Amino acid sequence: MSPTSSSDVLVRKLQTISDIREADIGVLRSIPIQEKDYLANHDLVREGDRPVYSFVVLDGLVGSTKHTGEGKRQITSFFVAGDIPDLHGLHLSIMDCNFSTLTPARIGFMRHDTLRSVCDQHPRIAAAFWRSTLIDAAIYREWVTNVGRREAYTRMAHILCELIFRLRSVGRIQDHVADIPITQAALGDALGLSTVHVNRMLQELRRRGLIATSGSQVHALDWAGLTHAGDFDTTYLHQRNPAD
Amino acid sequence: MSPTSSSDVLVRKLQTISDIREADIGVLRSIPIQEKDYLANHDLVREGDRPVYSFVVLDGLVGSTKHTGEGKRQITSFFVAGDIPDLHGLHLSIMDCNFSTLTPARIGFMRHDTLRSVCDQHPRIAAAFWRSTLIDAAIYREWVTNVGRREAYTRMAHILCELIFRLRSVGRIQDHVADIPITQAALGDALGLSTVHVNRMLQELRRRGLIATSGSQVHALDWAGLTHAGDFDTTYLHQRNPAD
DNA sequence: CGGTTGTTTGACCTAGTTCAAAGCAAGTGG
DNA sequence: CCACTTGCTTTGAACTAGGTCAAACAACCG
Repeated sequence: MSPTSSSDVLVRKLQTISDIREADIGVLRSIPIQEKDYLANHDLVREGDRPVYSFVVLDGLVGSTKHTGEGKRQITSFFVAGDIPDLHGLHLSIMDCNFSTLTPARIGFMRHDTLRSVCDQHPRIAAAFWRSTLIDAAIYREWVTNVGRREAYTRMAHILCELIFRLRSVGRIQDHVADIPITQAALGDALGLSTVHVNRMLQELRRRGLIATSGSQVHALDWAGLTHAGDFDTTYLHQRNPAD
Repeated sequence: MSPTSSSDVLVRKLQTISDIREADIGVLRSIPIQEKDYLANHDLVREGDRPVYSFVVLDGLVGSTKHTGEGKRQITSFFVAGDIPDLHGLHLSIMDCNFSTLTPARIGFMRHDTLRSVCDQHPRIAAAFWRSTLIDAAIYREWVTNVGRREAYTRMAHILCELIFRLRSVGRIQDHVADIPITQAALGDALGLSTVHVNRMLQELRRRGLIATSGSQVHALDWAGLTHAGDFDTTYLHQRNPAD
């Protein structure tokens, strides 16, 4: 709610991925962040836009999405609290994808010119931001692999592992119970699967005792089993202190 | 062959994507580049490595690849002359993917510490390098979409468009005839398809008069038709001067 | 209570896989 | 200059993972 709390989210995230110092934290806190709330399925940025803001996810789930000529949607990555999905807009003026809320979300906007001058004057922060975009790229690579070469069941397990792991690493969930109010249709768009098949794969994961769901709660009952089923290895997320 | 020529490749590429100046070019030329030749299917860097060099592709085709637990391979992106596939290694110490030659290739190695000090002292070059990694990320996004939501025929056409377009934009091909000595198995690994189906989709493209092949030569007979068939839009490649 | 959005089910279908064998081109050594 | 590998492409036939369609069900909400 207060300007401080949105900076906290940003700082906390950057600390999980890079080695920033006290002085840098002060600078980060001085970046003005304009907060706004959105419903699910709201386009924050569209393909072809030339935005002058980048945004940090403060709460909720955001996806980068693309649409094919036949009107099908692909979600190419998820973004959770602390992530700056369109940081690349700082150096790529024209957007090549959309960013949409997948759940109700709170977003914090930061002006490009502010971010640029912070980067110019604070090389360690610039490096942290660069690193953040590189981790995004690593996630895209993993998603190409997930969608291209894993079968539906494994693919589903993998994406759940990633979501749960990332939410936990920014302190958004305790244990292995996550609140992920995302529709099965959106999961399908992320996995390159039909809604019907997403539903069946979720049932299979429940049947095998790997997860339990109630409403939007997803409970990883057997984390080891789930990571195994999902062929999930955390290397590509490049956490500084891999939690577990 | 001479040290100058490998710098040329690098400089030329950076000029196609960013606005670097005369002074920067001099600096870039001063970066020592150690050249080496490889056969096809050679792993230049492996998952888990902590390399102290990044490399620029001087000739040939390189792919970033990942392997699933079931031993299937996914190529997550191609890299052509001028590209620096593992530039992200500068800020992500541990590799989350392999880089392998897909054709015979000439590679130029540059020390990380050299690159880091160049970045520290020349912010415009740092920005150009950052931008280069952001374009890589944009390509990964497109590939997620290609593999996740396009059918095999469209997918095949799309990847050919990307390859031909990128090769042309760095001056590697004239008109629409490209030399791409890549196997159909590798194409399958890039598209998430079986070799058999790759073969059939290529036949279909030939049958419809969009391409002709002889040996490793791919001739785009009908560029407009091919881009249409491949649902190909160049935005995601973020060229400074979109050629056509 | 009716409307809306999301999940679940069942039946049928097809795009793409798998397997196995047959061509084909290029290089090697005798 | 010819037999022999070796690696890649092409073909055919059978199969299956996952898609499509359509309807039922459940939950939420004003």
